[in-house]
Amino acid sequence: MSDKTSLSQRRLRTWIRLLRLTRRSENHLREFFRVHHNTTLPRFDVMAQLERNKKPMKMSELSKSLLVSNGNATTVIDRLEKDGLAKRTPAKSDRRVVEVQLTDEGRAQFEIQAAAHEAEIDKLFSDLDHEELDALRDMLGRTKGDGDDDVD
Amino acid sequence: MSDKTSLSQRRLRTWIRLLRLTRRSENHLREFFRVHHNTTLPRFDVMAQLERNKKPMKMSELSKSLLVSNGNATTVIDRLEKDGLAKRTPAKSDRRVVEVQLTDEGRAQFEIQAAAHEAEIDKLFSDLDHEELDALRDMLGRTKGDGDDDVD
DNA sequence: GATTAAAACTTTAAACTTGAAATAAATAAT
DNA sequence: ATTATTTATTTCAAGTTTAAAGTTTTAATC
Repeated sequence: MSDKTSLSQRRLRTWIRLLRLTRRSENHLREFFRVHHNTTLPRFDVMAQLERNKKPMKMSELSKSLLVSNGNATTVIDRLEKDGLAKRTPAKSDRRVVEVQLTDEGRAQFEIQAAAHEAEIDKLFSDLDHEELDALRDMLGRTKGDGDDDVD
Repeated sequence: MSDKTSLSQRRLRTWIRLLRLTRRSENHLREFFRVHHNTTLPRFDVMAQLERNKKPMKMSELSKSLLVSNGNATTVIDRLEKDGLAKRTPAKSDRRVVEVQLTDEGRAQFEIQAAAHEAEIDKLFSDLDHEELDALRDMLGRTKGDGDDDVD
């Protein structure tokens, strides 16, 4: 790229590359989950969030942590519940609140899927070493789009 | 992060941060387009691709370049066409092929939206300088998810 | 030239997603 | 105590997205 290329143009190109990388990777993961594990990306994301959290989550916590609308969380949980992978429990302290967690079957399924998922992500970044990964994460962390909630 | 943290774990965390950044940014852009320009992200993406390409595109070129299914391209173009922003033309050489391009009105609308979009992206990366942006782009380019088609 | 295979696009069903409206319950203000 | 406001969730309509099936046209093979 030319040295005279403006800062603004560099930013736009960086954004486009970022977007293309995530789309391509998500497409790959979607196909992988569909073929080998008979599930979808949104279902895996929800299950991962529930499992990562250890304790049952409120619906609102779930949707907020996944950056999706509350209505979206409802429908995905609806389907997981119908399949016996997640279960809702009315909260004792506040009758508006619904708490969600994986069932034993859900946990069992997730363990398998998570291991497979990790292997796929390993492939994705196989050409970057420790330092490069840290540098990349640091760089991503210094953008405005990267808020401070739930940083891992 | 601990020095003993495994490579695999670093990769997973990098992926999660990448995903969160793009989701957050897309959510922001979606809201921005909705409020200030009465349009959506998919519509903007399609229009940007058509305009960036200069010449009319085949439906298949469009869906491939945007990394979406062919059926998806059909419905988005359907709506843009209904609103008079894009138009389809049957190709002369091959009667299976449909070529798409923006209308004058579509181009005019896009100019405005593209400028606004660039300003938003500028904000997103405002804390990174030339060298850092190049380093970030380079790093992203060295992942398996970043294929070689249509690299900008 | 007829048949078969491949390609381009559209249609369809199901899942996903959002934003807004509706419901229900808790909290605050009077 | 009553009323108003806020909060948590679900429901709904419209749009997005995919994968698969269907249509039309072209190319290949015989």
